[in-house]
Amino acid sequence: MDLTEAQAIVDEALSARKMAIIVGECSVKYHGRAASKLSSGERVVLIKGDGSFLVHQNSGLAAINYQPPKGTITTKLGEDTLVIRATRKKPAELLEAIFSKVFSASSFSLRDDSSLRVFGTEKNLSDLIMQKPDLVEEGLTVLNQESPLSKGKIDIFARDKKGNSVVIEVKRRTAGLKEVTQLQRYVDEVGKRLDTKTRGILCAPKITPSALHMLEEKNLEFCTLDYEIHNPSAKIRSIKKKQKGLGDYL
Amino acid sequence: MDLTEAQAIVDEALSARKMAIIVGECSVKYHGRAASKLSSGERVVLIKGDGSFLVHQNSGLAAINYQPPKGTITTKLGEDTLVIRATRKKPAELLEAIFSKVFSASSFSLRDDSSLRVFGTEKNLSDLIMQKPDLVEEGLTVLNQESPLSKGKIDIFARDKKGNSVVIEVKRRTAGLKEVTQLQRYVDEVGKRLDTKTRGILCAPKITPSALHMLEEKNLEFCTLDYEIHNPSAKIRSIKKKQKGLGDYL
DNA sequence: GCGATCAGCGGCACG
DNA sequence: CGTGCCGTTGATCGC
Repeated sequence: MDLTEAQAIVDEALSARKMAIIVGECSVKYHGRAASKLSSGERVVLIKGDGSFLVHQNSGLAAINYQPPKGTITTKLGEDTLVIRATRKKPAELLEAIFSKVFSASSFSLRDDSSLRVFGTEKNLSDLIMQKPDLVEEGLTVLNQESPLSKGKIDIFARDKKGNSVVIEVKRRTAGLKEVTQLQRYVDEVGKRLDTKTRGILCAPKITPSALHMLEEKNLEFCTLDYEIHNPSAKIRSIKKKQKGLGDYL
Repeated sequence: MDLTEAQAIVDEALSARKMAIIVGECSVKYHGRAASKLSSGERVVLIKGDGSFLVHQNSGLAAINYQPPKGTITTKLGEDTLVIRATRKKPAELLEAIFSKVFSASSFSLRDDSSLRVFGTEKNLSDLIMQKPDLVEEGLTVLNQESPLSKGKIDIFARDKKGNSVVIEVKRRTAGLKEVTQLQRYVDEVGKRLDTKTRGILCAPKITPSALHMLEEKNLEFCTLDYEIHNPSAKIRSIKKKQKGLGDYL
């Protein structure tokens, strides 16, 4: 396809805020928060109505180069090239796709009012625990969900049978080291404000060995959260307290 | 475009591992690590040679639904629909795009041997500090880069003039709470193995107020890392030690 | 394969 | 705006 023709199609799409799809051979330069160079190859470029700019190769899930929405996009015809440039300020960034060949350029006005509904998120699981805190521990009284801390927020804040404060951090997938330190931070801050004894419970489907080790060192607790996702919601199958050194008896 | 015709184009692309681009009205269902529903709307679907599957709306940088590479993709013609299904096991996931209309379906064999070269990464900055450790502190001797710890690795491990061990963690952007706890973890582990005094220095362009507070509480140190990216590499302009409570005198 | 970490992370919510 | 944090995070590298 002629580069001039391709430019006309892209320009029209830009002014009408339509989705533009350009397939061709291009190189890509980026300069902003970092800098990158991608030498010539055949790719697909998507330009969306909000200014989102994506360069896709024929492999890999993620776009190889991109520019977030709300910037400015311009086209420029060179000697033997069509240059499409996407810029934004704050942060100052420039993305440039230099096309030497365009196989196809097209645009589409896409009507789409729908937004995604997701189930099985952390918040979703947290809600379910809120409804049945006994699953975590018998006699637990929930005081608050998403309690704002000076920095960050506690998923679930509760009180146990003995009157101790309990901080529960819920994770939808395997917990690692940073999840333990995150919980520790919350426990520290709560312990500083109220000076009652404060327990911390990490609630996740799994925990890595080293994270479990660190957790026990800090006298925090772990609960295995067994859940399933059966449309259109998540459901907790069980929450079991991790017995310290259970494996030693097997 | 006729759905049968669209299916033929997609099938041919799949068997030849070409990039397929389908534009049309579809709804999308996902079930796997989580679950989601996206009701009908007009979108662009990309299917790549490696099986990557992407559903894009006309706004937003990220794909609204997707399936990572290496799965299986099949098409099925229904009464008035074309269903494209992408599945994978481990984790078990199913993504289904149900097309009621297809405006355009096309495929492209894309030749592309290039991979992205990026500058201004953390590793890049770490390398530069390795070459001139004096920028961080006069008299610093680098012992090791990317020292493997039992879990994780230290960006730069050094010794100061007085013979203390120094753990340096480099960040390419504003450091927050989790970067402080990360450094603390490394310092703790080093301190446990060698029982010399161990200092920890966080080196980043900025640090958030609460992170700075926590850092000082833990007797760790912060250095402002001022760098610029001038193709094709990064360059450090300066590294300045954060004076404790400097702001108090202003 | 799991585990830990980086990423131009993106996106959202809240102050 | 910055700050914190979740995400179907993805991608990479080491064990």
